[in-house]
Amino acid sequence: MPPKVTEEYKEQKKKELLESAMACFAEKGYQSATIDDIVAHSGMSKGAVYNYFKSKEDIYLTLLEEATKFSFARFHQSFTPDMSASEKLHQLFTINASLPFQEEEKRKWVSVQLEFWINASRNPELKEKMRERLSMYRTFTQAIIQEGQETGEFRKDVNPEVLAESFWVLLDGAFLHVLIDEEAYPYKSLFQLSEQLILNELKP
Amino acid sequence: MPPKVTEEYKEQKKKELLESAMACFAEKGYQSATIDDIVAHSGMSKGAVYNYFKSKEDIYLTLLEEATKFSFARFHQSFTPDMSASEKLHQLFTINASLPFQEEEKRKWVSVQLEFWINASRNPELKEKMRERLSMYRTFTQAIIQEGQETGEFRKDVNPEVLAESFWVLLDGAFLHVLIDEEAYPYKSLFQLSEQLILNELKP
Amino acid sequence: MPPKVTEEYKEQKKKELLESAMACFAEKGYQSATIDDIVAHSGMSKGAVYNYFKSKEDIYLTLLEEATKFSFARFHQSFTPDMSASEKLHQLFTINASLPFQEEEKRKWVSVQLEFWINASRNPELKEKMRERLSMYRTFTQAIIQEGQETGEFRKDVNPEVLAESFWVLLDGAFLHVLIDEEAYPYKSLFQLSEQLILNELKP
Amino acid sequence: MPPKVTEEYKEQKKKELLESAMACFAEKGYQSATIDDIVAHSGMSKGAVYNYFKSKEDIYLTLLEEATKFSFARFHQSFTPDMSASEKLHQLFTINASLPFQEEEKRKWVSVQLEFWINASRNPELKEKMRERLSMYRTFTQAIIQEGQETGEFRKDVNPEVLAESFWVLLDGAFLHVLIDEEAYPYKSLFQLSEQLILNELKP
DNA sequence: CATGAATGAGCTTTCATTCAT
DNA sequence: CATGAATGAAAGCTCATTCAT
Repeated sequence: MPPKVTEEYKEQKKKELLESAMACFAEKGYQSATIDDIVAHSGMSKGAVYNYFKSKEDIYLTLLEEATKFSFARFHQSFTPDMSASEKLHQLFTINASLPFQEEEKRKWVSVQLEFWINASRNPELKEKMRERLSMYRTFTQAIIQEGQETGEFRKDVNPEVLAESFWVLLDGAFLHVLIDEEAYPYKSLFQLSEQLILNELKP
Repeated sequence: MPPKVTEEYKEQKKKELLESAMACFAEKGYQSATIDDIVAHSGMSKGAVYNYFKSKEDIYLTLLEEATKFSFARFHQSFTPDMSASEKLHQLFTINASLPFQEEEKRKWVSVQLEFWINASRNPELKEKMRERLSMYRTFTQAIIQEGQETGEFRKDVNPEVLAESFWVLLDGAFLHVLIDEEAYPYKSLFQLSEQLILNELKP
Repeated sequence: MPPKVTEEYKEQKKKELLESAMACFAEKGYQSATIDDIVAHSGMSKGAVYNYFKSKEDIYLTLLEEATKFSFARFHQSFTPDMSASEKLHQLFTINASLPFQEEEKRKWVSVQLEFWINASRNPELKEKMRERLSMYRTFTQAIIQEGQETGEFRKDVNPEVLAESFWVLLDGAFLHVLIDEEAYPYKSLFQLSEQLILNELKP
Repeated sequence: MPPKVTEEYKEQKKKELLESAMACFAEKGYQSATIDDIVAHSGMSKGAVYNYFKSKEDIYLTLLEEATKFSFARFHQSFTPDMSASEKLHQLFTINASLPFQEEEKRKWVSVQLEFWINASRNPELKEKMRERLSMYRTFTQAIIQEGQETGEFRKDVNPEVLAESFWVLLDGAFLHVLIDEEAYPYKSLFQLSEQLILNELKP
C-alpha cells in the first residue's frame, strides 16, 4: 500500500510554499522575511514548512534552483529550429526585457534574484554556484553569436565571449535600475537601445 | 580622553567607525553584520558606537551618503577644463572600471552599495533617495554627451538621456558581475568593450 | 505540548504569567522588574512570555484590566437585594478595608495598583483610562448614597458625588499609608473611624 | 587661602541641580528620567552632577529630605502663637489643599512625592525613613488635636492619634486623586468636605 | 572643580527551529 | 504527516557611572 499522501500532493505543497516564500522574500528580503510570514502567507502550519524543507535557507536555495531551471527552459522553448542567430538574440532580449514589466510577481522575482546575487558574493559556496550559472548564461549566448558568425550574419572579428558577457551585463544592469525607477524611467527605450548597441557591434 | 575634544578628533572617530562598519557590512551584509561585529572590528566600545551614531541604520545611511559625495567629488576632480566630451567620457569609464580592482576595500564597497540598492527597492523612502541619486548620475553623464553633440564630436541623432542611462546600466551591471566573477573573468576587456559600445553609438 | 491546545490551557498559562508578573512588579516595581524576573518566577521560557503577551507593557495593562473587572465583580457579588444603603456602604468598606491585610498577594496588589496610578498620571492615555475607572467607582458609590437618601436612611442635604469621592479618597489614602506602616499602625481602627466619618455626615 | 569656590556657590549649584532633577522626575518618573535629562534641563555638565551628588539615588534622596524639611518649616511658619487649635487645623488644611493647584511645579512635586512613597514600600531602608516621616506628621497633628481637647475646643472622647492619621489619609488620598483628575473634578469642594468630616468628629 | 567621551552590563524583543501530541 | 507552543541564543540599544584631560 503506497503512502496515503501522493508524490504529486507533496510537490504541490512544496510549490505553494515556494510561492509564498518568494512573495515574502520579495517584499521584505531574505533576512527580514520570517518563517511566520511565510506561514501566514501560505496558510499552512509552521510544522508543515519544516516537513517539506529543512531550513529557511533550504527554501531560499530551492527557490533559486527552480528559477534557473525554469528560466533556461523558457529560453529553449522560445526558440524554433528555423530561427536565425539574430532572431534568437532578439528573442532573448524580448523575453528578458518584458520580464519585469509583465506581472507583479515576476517583478518581485527580480529583487529576490538580485538579492541572492549579493548574498552569493559573500558565501564561497553560493558564489561558485552563481559563477556556474553566469557561465551557463554566457555560454548559451556565446553559442548563438558564434552560430551567427558562422552563417555570416555577424562580423567575425568580434570576441563572442566578451560580447555574450556584455549582453547579460546590460540586462542585469537594467534589472538593477528597473528596481528603483520602474515607473519613472522609460525602460522600453533603454532595452531597445541595449539591443541596438549589441547588434551595432555584430552587424557586418 | 574626554573633555573638550576637538572636532577633528570626533570626525576621525566617526570615520574609523564608518570604515569598520563598511568592512563588516561588506563581509556579512547589512542585516547579518551586528553592532558587536563593528565594535570588535573597530576596537571601540558598544557605547561609543551609539555616542557617534543613533542607530545601526544611521551608520548605514551615513556610509552611503558620504560615499555618494565622495564619488561625485572624484568625478569633478578628474576633469580638466580643456578636456573634450569623449575624453571626459573615457575618464568616467576609467575611474569606474578601475574601481573594483584597485583595492580590496573598494571592491567590498561595491557589494555594500549594491546591497543598499536592493534594500532601497523595498523601502519607499530609500527608494526615492536612490532614484535621485541615479538621476544625478544620469544627468551628469547626459550633460557630457550633449556637450559632445554641440561641439560636433558626437552624432546628434542619439537620445542623450537614454544613452547616459545605458552608460550606467553597463557599469552597474558590470559591478554586479564582478562581484561573482572577479578572478574568473577578464573584466578589463569587458569594460573596454562597454566603452566601445557607447562610443560606436556616438561617433559620427 | 504543542498542537491544538485547549483554550482553557492557554487561559491558564496567561493567568500563571500574570500572577508571576504581579509578584515581580509588586516586589520591584514595574520598571525594575525584568522579563527575566517574570521568566524565573513563572518557570516558563522567555519566548513563552512573548507567545502570550506582546510586550512587558501589555502584561502590565492586562494585569490592571483584569483587576478592575475582578474588583467590580466582587462588589456586585457581595450585595444582596435586601440590603439597605448603609449596609451596602458598610459592606464596601469591609471588602476594601480587609483587602490589604488578608493575603500577602493581595497586599502586593495594592502597591502595583498605586504605582500604576502614578504612572498613569504621566501618560495621557493611561490617565484617561484611570479617570474613567475612578469615575466608575465614584458613580457606583454615589448611587448607593442616593439610594439611601431616597429611602430616608441618609440626610438629603449632602452632596452625594462629593461624599462618594471622599469615600474613595479615604480608602485610597489608607492604602497608601498601609503600604508603609502595615505592621506599625493599627489600621483596623483607622478604617472604623473612616467609616464613622462618612456615616456621621450621612445620618439624619 | 580658602577654596576659590565659596560654600554658597556650591549650595546654589546643588539647589539648581535638585530643581532640574525634580522637574525631570516629575515628568518621567524616577526610573525613566535619566542623568542626561537632568544635565540637559540644568545646562550643567554630566561631570558636575557627580561632583555634587554621588549617584542618581543620592539626588532623589536629597530631594525628598529637603522637601520634608521645607514642608515642616512651612507648617511652623504659618502658625502664630495666638492661634486656636481649630484655627491651626484649618491652616494645615488650607496649606495642603492649596498646594497642588497653585503652581505647576508644586503639582509636579506631588507625583514625585507619591512615587517615592511607592518605591519606599519596596525598600526596607526607605520604608523606615518614610515611616518616621509619617509619624512626624501624625504626631504634629495629634499635638494640635490634643491641644484643642485640653482647651475644650474639641471633644475629649476622640482618639487623637487615629484622627490625626485620618487627617493625613484624607489629604494623601486627595493628592492621589488630584493626580488623575485635576481638571475634571471639583477638588476644592472635596477639601472642604474633608475638613468638615474631621471637624464634625471633633466639635463638642 | 569642570568636562563629556568612554564604558559595558543589562534590558526588551525577535525568530529559526524543535517536538510532544 | 500535521500542528503550533515552547525554546533560548542573539540582536539592538540604553544609561549610570568613571576618569583622563
